Amino acid sequence: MRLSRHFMPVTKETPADAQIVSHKLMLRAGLIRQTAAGIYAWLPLGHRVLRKIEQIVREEQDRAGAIELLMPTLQSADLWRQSGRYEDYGKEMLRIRDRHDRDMLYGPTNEEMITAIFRDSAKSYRDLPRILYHIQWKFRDEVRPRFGVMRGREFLMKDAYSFDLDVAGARHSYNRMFVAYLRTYARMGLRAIPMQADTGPIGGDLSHEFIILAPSGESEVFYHENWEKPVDLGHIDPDDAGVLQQVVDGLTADYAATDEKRDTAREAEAGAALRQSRGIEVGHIFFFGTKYSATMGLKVQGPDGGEVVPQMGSYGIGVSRLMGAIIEASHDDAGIIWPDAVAPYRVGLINMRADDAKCAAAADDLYARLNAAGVETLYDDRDERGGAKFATMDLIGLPWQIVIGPKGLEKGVVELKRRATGEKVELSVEDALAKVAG
RNA sequence: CGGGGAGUAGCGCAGUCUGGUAGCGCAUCUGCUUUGGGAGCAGAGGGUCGCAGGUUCGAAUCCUGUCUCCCCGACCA
Repeated sequence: MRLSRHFMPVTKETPADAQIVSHKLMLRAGLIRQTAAGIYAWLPLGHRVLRKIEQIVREEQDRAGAIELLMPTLQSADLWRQSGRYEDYGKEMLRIRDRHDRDMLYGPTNEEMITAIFRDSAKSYRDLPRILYHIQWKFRDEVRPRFGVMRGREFLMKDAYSFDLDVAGARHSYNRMFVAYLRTYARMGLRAIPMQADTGPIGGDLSHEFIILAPSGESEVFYHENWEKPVDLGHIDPDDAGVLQQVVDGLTADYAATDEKRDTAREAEAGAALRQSRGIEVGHIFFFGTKYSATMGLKVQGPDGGEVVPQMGSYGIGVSRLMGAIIEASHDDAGIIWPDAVAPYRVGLINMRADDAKCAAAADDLYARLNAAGVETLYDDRDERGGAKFATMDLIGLPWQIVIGPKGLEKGVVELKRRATGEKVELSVEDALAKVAG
């Protein structure tokens, strides 16, 4: 994409409303624009990142054996009356009335709807187990939205729901998601730590929050230093319940808990290896048994002919929130530093002198070759000074920058800069091309 | 939802106390000079001062109402 034809409103100054660094940078880099309290439009650059995050989530869900569908944002209140949550949910639920005076709501989550959909079709134990998921906009009418997309009212979320014949099966489904989540975050360049979370009335150990460490995080977290090492999951067959359980047991052997769930005994055990930090929740998985299947009338016929009420779990990832979390975890004074996998473009190509025919020709040529090689490139072909272009590129945080200018061209080289390290090297066009394509 | 603050040009702000017909920086446009880390000079465009009433000869400024946004706390993916 040529910057001269793009829509990428970046600003030098920080809008007054933003408090935390990710929010400031998202506004300055032209990723989002606020349209109402806690509601944001995704500008072209932000939209590209959102789609990349979403796609990674999707691929890892699919790998884990989950099946994608898409449920609507608007739901009928009757559905929620069946589970009893219409009355319980409180003011966070945005209630709407349609022209026929029917009570509707903008879904804050989808347990009721998925249970009803599954209920109407699943009749046999052969229909189990299943994990269904969708990636859809949700709305929670937060009393006080803040921190940009980290705590907006409208947000994009992946939510998955598992249906199993028994608790052992549900644990397998839970473990599938547990591992899928770690893979998902790792692919985005994040180290997420699963922490024991509140399980509510069901009890047990089947609930984890996935936390990434960031100084601006909303909660205080405690963990064993082993979590600071990268987790290598290798190749795991998600269908192998035994292996999966071993992996999960191995991982959770190292202590990690949020402020609310601290365990003094285990912390003493960790001793000097105990670490403290702040964290951002980017996912939450939990098992809730028959809470919805029972109230919504979901039952299937078991192998012995008897009725079985399926065991369920639900698994959320805050897709839009992740963008803010990634920036919190990866930025410097100059701007965003996108991990390669979610960067809006892989390469930022800078023509230092748009008014110089040689420079323009060389830059145009390299741009064409990058495109031909399938390298997503943002080409700054504007007639601006070099300094302004450098600042813009650093701000929007593309992983690689290639600079073409008159000085380099005389020597037959271009400059390649790695955004994350700031490392700059001069090399031939061929070598630069090979390096960023690899 | 309690407490506090703010709405004036695209962005950041001054002007409001003490009414007299709107200003600064950045951004934008034009020209010239510049050009390897957010250039300089000269000129220009752009605002029914959130909205609605009221007071007054006259309201960004005073009064009333209303909407919106932000911050602290409680609450949450």
